[in-house]
Amino acid sequence: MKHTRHPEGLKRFGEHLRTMRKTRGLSQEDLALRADLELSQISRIERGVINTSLSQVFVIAEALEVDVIEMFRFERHL
Amino acid sequence: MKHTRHPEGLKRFGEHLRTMRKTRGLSQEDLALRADLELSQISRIERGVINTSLSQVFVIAEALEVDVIEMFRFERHL
DNA sequence: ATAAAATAAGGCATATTTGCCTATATTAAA
DNA sequence: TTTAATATAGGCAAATATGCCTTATTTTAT
Repeated sequence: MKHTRHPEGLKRFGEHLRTMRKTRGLSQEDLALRADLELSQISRIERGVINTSLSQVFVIAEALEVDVIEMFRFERHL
Repeated sequence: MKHTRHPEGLKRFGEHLRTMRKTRGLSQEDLALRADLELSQISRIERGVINTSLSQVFVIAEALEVDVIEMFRFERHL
């Protein structure tokens, strides 16, 4: 927990991801397959228990067929 | 290089970060101090040689005083 | 051209993530 | 309630990131 500085941000990111995934009617497994990631990793990210990498954010965005920027629409922005 | 899937994305992210930093007249060291990160890490990120974490993206956004979403404005979006 | 500032580069120990696997628990459907 | 589907959890080895340090290289200013 030395390199992880934003547990809240990670949590909110995960919740947002879950919302986007469900909106598209995908299971964690579906998403994992599309993004070529582990099912367990999707679970970890959605729960905010892991501080994942930009790389995985990119592939997940692709799998959801959205621009990366959409992955951060949960933050306050104007 | 097994977990890094998007060298181009990382590269573009880094270039964008560099632009944002310079726009604010900050040196890598300035940013490093503000974000409480290593100078070498800022350099690695800007050059796109590293697949950094969401956590660091968050603290860098704070250091630049922008919403996280601004960190991804380099991607095609509508 | 020279000096100073800024950035890149590289090594190394430690921390963390990731994939892979298995098992448990929760949720949804029949 | 039972079954199937979905999600959570935990362990482990290997891959990777990170901080910390020192040394080049490049850029900027004088």
